Amino acid sequence: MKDVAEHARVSVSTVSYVLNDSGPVAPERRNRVLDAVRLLEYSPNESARSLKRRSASTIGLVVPELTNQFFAMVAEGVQKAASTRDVLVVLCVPDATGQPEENHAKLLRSQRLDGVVYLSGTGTLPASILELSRFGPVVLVDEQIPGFDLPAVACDSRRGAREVARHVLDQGHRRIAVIGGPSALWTAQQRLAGYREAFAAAGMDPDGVPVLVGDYRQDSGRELAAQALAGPEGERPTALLCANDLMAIGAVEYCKSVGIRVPDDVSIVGFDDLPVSALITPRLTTVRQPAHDMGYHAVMALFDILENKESESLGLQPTTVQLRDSVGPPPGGNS
Amino acid sequence: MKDVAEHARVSVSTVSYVLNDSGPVAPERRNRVLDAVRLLEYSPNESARSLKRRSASTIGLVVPELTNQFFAMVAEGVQKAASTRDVLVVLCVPDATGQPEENHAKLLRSQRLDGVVYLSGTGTLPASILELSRFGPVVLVDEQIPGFDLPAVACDSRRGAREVARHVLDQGHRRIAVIGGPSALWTAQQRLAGYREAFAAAGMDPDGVPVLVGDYRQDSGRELAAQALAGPEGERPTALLCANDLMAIGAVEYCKSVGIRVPDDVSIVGFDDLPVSALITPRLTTVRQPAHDMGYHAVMALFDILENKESESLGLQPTTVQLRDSVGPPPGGNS
DNA sequence: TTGTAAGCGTTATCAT
DNA sequence: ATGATAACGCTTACAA
Repeated sequence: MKDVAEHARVSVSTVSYVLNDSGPVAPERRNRVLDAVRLLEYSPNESARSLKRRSASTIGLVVPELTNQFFAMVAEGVQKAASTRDVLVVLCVPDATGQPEENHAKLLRSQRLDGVVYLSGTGTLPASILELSRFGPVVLVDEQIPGFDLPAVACDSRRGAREVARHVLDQGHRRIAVIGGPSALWTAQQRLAGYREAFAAAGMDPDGVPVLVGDYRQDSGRELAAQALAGPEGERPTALLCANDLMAIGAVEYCKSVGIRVPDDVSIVGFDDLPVSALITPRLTTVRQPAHDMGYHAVMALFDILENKESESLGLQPTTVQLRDSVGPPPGGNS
Repeated sequence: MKDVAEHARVSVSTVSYVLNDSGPVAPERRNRVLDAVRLLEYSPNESARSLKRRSASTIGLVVPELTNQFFAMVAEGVQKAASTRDVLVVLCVPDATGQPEENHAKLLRSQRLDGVVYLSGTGTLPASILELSRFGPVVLVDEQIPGFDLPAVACDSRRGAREVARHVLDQGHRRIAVIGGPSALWTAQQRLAGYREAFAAAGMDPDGVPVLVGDYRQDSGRELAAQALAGPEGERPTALLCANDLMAIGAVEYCKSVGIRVPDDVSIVGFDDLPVSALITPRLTTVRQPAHDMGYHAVMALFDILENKESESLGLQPTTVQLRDSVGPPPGGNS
C-alpha cells in the first residue's frame, strides 16, 4: 500500500480513501491511485483489514456431513448468499468422534468468524450451540431448538407432512405406520404432528397409528420397515409414512429385498425430496423442502443480525408435495 | 492479551511465549499465564496473528457444485485433512455465470488463503487456474491439466476403465459403444484410453468402437444413449461404457423410458461409484474412485508445498471395479 | 529467563 | 481535499 502511495505520489491515507470510498479525493488523484493499483497488482491485505475493522468478512457453516445431498443443497445456498457480499464461508464438519464444536466456538471467539449458520441434521445437543452463541451470532437452519428461541430459518414441515399424509389417506389407506425421526428433533416432532393432524381430519384416532422412531438414516428405515411390516399380510400397514427420504429409501430397499411390491402391496412416502428420490424405482412420493433457499435466507438473516437490524429472512419457508409413483391405493381396494 | 499479561503479572511477550511454545518460560509463571487465559476466556485474535505471520491458516476449496456427491466426498476429505492442522477450509463455488475465479485469485493475493485445492469437474479452462497459481500454491484434485504440470492428486482412471471394459468384454459383448466425457478433460481421455486398451487386448479394433462425447451430466447420458441405441435391435450395441455414473444413470433412465431392459437387452457401466449408483435399479456396475482420499491427500500435498518440501501425497490413487447388476451377457448369448 | 519495543498493513482521527 | 500519525493485537529481535 505504501508502494501504491509512492507510485501515485499521494499519501497512504489517500489510497485508503480511494479504495474504500471513505473520504473525498480529487478525481485526478483518484485515477493516479487506481492506475498504480493496477500496475502493481496491489490487493489489500485482508488480515490487516480485519484486524482494524474487527470483522473477518467470514462466516462459518456447520453441517454434519456433506454427502447428504440435502445438506449439500443448503450449503450451496449459504455459499451463494455469502458471495453476494464477498463474505467467505468456512466449512465446519464436526468430527463424529471427539469434542465437536467447542472448536467452532473458539473460531468465533478468535474473530476468525463473524457468525455461524448451524445445521444440525442429526440433532447435536443444544449445549454446543448455546456455547457457540455466547461468542457470536448463530442462525439455525432446518432444525430449530424448541426451548431456546435462537434465530432460525426452517420450513413448514408440519404443513408438508399433513399434506402428504392427506394424499395417502385420500388413496384410501387406513392401516398406516409412521417411521419418524429422532423424537428430540424439532423437524421430527413437526412432521409427526402434521401426520396426526391429517389422521384426525380423516376421522381416525391419531393415537391408533403406530409410530416407530428412527434416526433419519437409511439403515434405520430398512430396519423399521421390517418391523412395521412384520405382521401377517392382511393386518400389516398398507402405507408407511417416513419422516425423511433416506429412511423411505431404506424402507423401499427392505420391501424389494423381501418381495413386497411398492406401491402395489405397500405405499411409501418420504420427506425432503433429495435428488436421488426421483431416481429410484419406484420414484418416491415426498415433500420438497426449499433447501437452497433455507441456506440463502439463513445467511441473509445472519447479515441482518450482524448489522443489528430486524431480519425478515427468519421464519418458515413453504414446502410442496411431490406426487410420484410410490403411492397407490391399498391392496384390497379402498376399505 | 494485555489483560492476560496483567492478571498473570508478566509481560505480553511471556504470554506469547507460553501460547506458542516459542520461548523459555519458568514453570510457575507459565501456569500463572495459563490460569489467566482460562479465567479471562482469552483467545488470541487470529487476524492479528495472520498479519504478523503472513499466513492465514486457511485454504480454499474450489468445486463446481456440492450437490454432486462425488465432489461432496472430496470436500469431506479436504475438510478432514485440513482439520488435522487446525486449518480452515473456505468453500468457493465459482459462479456459473460471470467472472469465475479471478475472484479466488484475489483471495490468494490478499492473503486470506494460503493455498487452494482445485477441483475442476466440469473442465474449467486452464487459464483461470494458471491465473490462480500465480499468487499461491494450487493443487489440482481429480482432474489434471496435461500441458502444465501443476501438482495434482488424481486416481488411476485408465486402469479402472480398462478393468470395467474387460469385465464387459469377458461377458461376451463385442458390439459396444462408449459414452465419453468432454474430450478436453484429462479424466475423459484417460478413461477412453483405458477402454481402448481393453478392446485391443480382446483382439478388437479400438477404432471400430463408436465414441459419443458427453459432458458428464445426466442429461447428456440420456440423450447419447438414445443416439447410441437408435439402430435396429440386431445391430445396436449390447453394452454402453459410460465415462461417469451420472451419464450412466441417464442412460439407464433412457432405456427404462423406452422399454429397453438393463442388463437383459443392454449392459451399462459407469464410473465414480456415487452412493446413488447402488440405489438405482439395476444397481450400477461401476468403478470406485477414492474420492475422500483424493481430497485428503490433496490437502496434505498442499501443506507439504507450503512448507517447501517434496510431497509424497501427489500422484495416482488406486481405483476398484464394483461389480453389480447392470451388466450381463449380451442378448444373443456370447457371439 | 524476562521485558521493551519495533513492526506487520490497514483504517480513522485530526490537523492542515 | 490531503497527509501525519496513532491505534488494532500479535510476534520476535534484542537488551537486560
